Amino acid sequence: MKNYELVLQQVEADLAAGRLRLGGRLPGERALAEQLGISRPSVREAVRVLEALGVVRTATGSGPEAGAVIVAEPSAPLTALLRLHLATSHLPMHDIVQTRVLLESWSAQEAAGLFAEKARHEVAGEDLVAKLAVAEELLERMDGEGLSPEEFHLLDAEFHVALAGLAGNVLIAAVMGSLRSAIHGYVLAAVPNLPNWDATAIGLRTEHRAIVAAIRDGQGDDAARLVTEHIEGFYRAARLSSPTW
Amino acid sequence: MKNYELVLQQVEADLAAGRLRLGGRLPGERALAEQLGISRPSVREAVRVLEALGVVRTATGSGPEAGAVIVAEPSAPLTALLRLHLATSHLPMHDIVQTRVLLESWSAQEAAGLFAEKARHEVAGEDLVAKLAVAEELLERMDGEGLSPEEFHLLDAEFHVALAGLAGNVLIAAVMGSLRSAIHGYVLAAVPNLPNWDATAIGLRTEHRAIVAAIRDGQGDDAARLVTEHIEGFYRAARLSSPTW
DNA sequence: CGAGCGGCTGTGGTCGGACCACAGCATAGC
DNA sequence: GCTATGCTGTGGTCCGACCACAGCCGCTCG
Repeated sequence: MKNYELVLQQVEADLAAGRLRLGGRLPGERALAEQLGISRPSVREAVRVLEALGVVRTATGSGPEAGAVIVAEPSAPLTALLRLHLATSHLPMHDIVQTRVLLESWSAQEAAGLFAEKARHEVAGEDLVAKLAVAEELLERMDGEGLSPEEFHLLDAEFHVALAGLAGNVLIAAVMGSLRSAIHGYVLAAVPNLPNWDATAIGLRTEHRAIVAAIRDGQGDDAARLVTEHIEGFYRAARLSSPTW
Repeated sequence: MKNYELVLQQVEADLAAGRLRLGGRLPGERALAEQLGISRPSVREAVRVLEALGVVRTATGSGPEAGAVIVAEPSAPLTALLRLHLATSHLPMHDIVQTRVLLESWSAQEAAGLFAEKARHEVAGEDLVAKLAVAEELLERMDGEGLSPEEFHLLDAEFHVALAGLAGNVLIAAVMGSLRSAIHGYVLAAVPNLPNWDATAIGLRTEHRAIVAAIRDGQGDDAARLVTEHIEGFYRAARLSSPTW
């Protein structure tokens, strides 16, 4: 048993037992070291791991914001995980695209179902409408003139993540967000492969609007199909089917 | 920019550029520290992070197995990630079950499609058959008498992960494996909720065999439906719809 | 009396050096 | 030729020190 693992065990146990909770703070590194009978470097290695897993956020200085604060940020570590394993070339780009299609088409279908239910039962669904409004606002911004491919793609990524959030599954939304972030650099690098960026952007905008319309109208099958074609079409056009360039 | 992040960047860049590859080794901690102009403790923190993310495996001693060896083990860190964030109650059990249903039903459908294609085109597919054989062997072992719920469930988890692997998407298979590992403890704790464990086990065995048969026969829709019912049925029976006990 | 400013304190961030345990390997001795 | 022993390089751990940072408190000056 390596020493730093003692800290991980301790923190996990404290979390599970409720002795540590969101917003709380870990004891100082020096105090933790003395409590567990290990050295400060060992404690620091453990804190780094917790930080890498999105469990704590560290900051220097003093006050309530300083120190190792307990947070719950699964997306960032998921992104790092995917990026690194993508870099090892043991995570084929094809698998990532396939996963995106699966998660996003499911989300679209689910979201459309929620809208259909809302229409049938006259249920509230303000939350749903608000989320869709956020997505549509992103579409507006994507209509702006003079957007660079990078700016456009950042908005596009946000839009897709917002769509995934419509279904209300935080795990799937987190995975989607991480997938987008992890491949962002790769997608940008593939933009020059496109025969005509402006034409591509116009097509993407049109497809986005069709997807939103299908979801709002509760047409789940249409929404899922449109999302699938949208994603696969782009990756095919950008010849982004492989992580080897 | 913290110093240890220099190491992460360097390693990621080396991985992407092919200067580091699977099975290769990182330079020694002392060498790495000198190369980047930082101290060994900083390097060590970075190596810990890489280890926590499943990118390297460290070992003492000398020889080709010693040092920081590049590996690609995304499942272990994913499991840790999910476990920790489950503990913070920011990951509802319902979302996890929903995700399982999505990933597993997709995998089953995809795998059935592969079998159907294999039957049509007389293509090789030894790999596919071998994987299915592994899954079936797990079913045999699950037939054993006197299995404790824990032993049964471990085999069950392996079986489901094997099914997810049939579709050949390493990302989805990894996520599935991590989901199973992360909730293993929760599922076991819910076994007492079942009215009759022996009867449940018999039902699960029957359903498993039906799923395998549907996949082998290339009946994708049936396979997906059976998987969905199988998973949802169990969670409903175990009243495992919420992370609060 | 009040407001502003400057140390004080506690936090993480970094460093250099030291020693240990371990595993392989080369070499000396049998 | 074979065995055993020490050498070497690896990560694992520790110590003590110093730095940068941010909030807090008290002092000083207007």
